Amino acid sequence: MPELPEVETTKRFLSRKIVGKTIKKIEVLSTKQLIGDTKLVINRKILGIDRRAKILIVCLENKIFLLIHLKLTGQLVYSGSSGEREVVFGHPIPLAGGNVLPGRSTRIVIYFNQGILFFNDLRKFGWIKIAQNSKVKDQNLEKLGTEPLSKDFTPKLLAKILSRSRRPIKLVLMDQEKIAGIGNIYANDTLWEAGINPRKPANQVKRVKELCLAIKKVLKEGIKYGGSSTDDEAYIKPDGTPGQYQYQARVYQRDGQPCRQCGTLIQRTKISNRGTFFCPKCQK
DNA sequence: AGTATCCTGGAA
DNA sequence: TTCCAGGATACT
Repeated sequence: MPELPEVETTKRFLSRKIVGKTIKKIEVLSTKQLIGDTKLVINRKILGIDRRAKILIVCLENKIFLLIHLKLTGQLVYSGSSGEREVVFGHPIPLAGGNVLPGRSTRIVIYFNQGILFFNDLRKFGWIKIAQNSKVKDQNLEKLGTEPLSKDFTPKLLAKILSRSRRPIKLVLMDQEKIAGIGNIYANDTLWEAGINPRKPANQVKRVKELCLAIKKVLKEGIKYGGSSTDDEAYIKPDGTPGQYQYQARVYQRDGQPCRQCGTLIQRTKISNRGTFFCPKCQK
């Protein structure tokens, strides 16, 4: 999905709804997006949900895990109003946000003893992997970098990471093997918050302490506002309603609008083919 | 370090 | 008809 704040929002919502419930059935409508043996999870109870970077980790009984990555357009939407049903496609469920499920981009449906979880993904890049005895789990998580909201993520560590690369700072912030969970939205906004130009070579960045604080501040704000929903086919919260961070965005998708600090028009460019937004006056 | 690629659909 | 999109990886 979406990025750390969106996955964290999803994790918190789903934790309240599905922990303690038992998976009764999984319907796979897009075969290549479900990796592993679905039989492993049937009749297993959910013990808890974790997040690592942008990956959601559903922990089941017997050391079975469901790893979920929503990539660009994944959504997890929960409906508690219905129990197990044989044919959900004959019985659309209305949601708070005005959507109806299952929809045209519904790819996987997970039925609990009470409630249904829909995995929607327009572009089909996302996946759900079933891991046993931590094997697949470790494989997917071992290369990830430091969690930016952990206490391990200090200005000192960030300085070390930045000193090792001459790539544009924005790309280093988005490198999951260095810092885990920042994507395009929050990389753009973090750099505005710290007053750093996204093209600045990482090893030339001087305001490291400010950048470290900006990363934590912007990500926490993303979580506080329930993530960013800029397009209704992309991220929405598990209750079907949109997040609110997009209204707080510093620069992301604000090209042509005035900088919140100096009024200069926000510019748009490309770095490594990704849309990049910045204030030419505030970010040097 | 840069580019192509997995997909789909809406906008320009 | 072409371009664009929140991600990540496998290639030159």
